[in-house]
Amino acid sequence: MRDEEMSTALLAWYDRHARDLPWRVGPAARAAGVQPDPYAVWLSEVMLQQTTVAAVRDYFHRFTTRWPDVAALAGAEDAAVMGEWAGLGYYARARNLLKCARVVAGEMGGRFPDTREGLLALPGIGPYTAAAIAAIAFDRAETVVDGNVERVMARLFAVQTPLPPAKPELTALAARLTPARRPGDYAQAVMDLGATICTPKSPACGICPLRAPCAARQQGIAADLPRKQPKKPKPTRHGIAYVGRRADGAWLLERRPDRGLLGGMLGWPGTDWREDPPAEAPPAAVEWRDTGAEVRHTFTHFHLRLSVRVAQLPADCTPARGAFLQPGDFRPSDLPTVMRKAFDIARRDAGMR
DNA sequence: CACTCGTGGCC
DNA sequence: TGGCCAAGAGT
Repeated sequence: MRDEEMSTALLAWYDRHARDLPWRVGPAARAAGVQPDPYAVWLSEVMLQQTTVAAVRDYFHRFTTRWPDVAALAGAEDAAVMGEWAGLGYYARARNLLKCARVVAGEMGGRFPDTREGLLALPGIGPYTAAAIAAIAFDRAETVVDGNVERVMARLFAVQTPLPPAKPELTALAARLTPARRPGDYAQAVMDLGATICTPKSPACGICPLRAPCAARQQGIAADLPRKQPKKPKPTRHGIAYVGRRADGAWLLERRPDRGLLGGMLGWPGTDWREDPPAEAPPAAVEWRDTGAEVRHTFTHFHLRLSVRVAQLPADCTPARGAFLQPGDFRPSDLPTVMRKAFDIARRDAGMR
């Protein structure tokens, strides 16, 4: 089967099976002349970086409700955006999202660049996202290569080279298939195929529109591709978090520095997280109670066991670290998940009720 | 190029 | 339970 026949088969499949997603202009509407909103495409693509559709849905709805366009987002407070992003992970995305919105609103008249090169120059927009926005929002014939596309190409052409070294090879194969017509629909079609049919485990080859030409299926090795280089084991780190509440109900919190883990997010004062046992580092000179419970949380490259200490703080407390926030000034949902877990432990503790 | 950077679901 | 995995980018 020729390349063009494969992309045509994929588009035909997409016409019948495209998922209905909140940020998507489906094939029928697009054929009728409906143009996607570049703001919605950009926002969804950034949220979808290394993140599942299921996890993104509610966040996308809350963001677009609160900030309907790029100018509104550009005018938002940093803390508001970080709080709304809390729980979605990879917080550099939120910091770069805001940077990007301010560049687009401030220097580009509120209009996103309509080329891959122009988009690539913006914060938080890399090779994948630049191509995706150019293709989906502006219908440019750019080749979109994400994890789905890598998997589909590796199987379709039975590429045995492991990732990440196989990346250039898979990108070249994906470029071969990218059609000049309907590149926006095509980009979403390949990714939908990877997300729903050509899945990582137990792919549904029986109902795949590309089952005939798929080399991996012919060889019976579809589920084994793409090959991947072995990963390093995750070490376990330890730390202590201090959840303090003042007599008037205010919580002792601190804003983490913009760089590094959980950068820019709200959190409980505490120790560094290292593989060695932590030494106590209380943020206020009072008696802290050990809840006896610890948060178990796994980050991308290490496991964390976080002991939780609690204390009732006096009205005249002057903490060495952090600042007091009234309950009305922060929502538990403003916390990244690991910090919300610590909060949940503290709230269940007898000494805090 | 290798490493950092979250989280939830799944088996 | 623990490793794997998801529409990657920045350094």
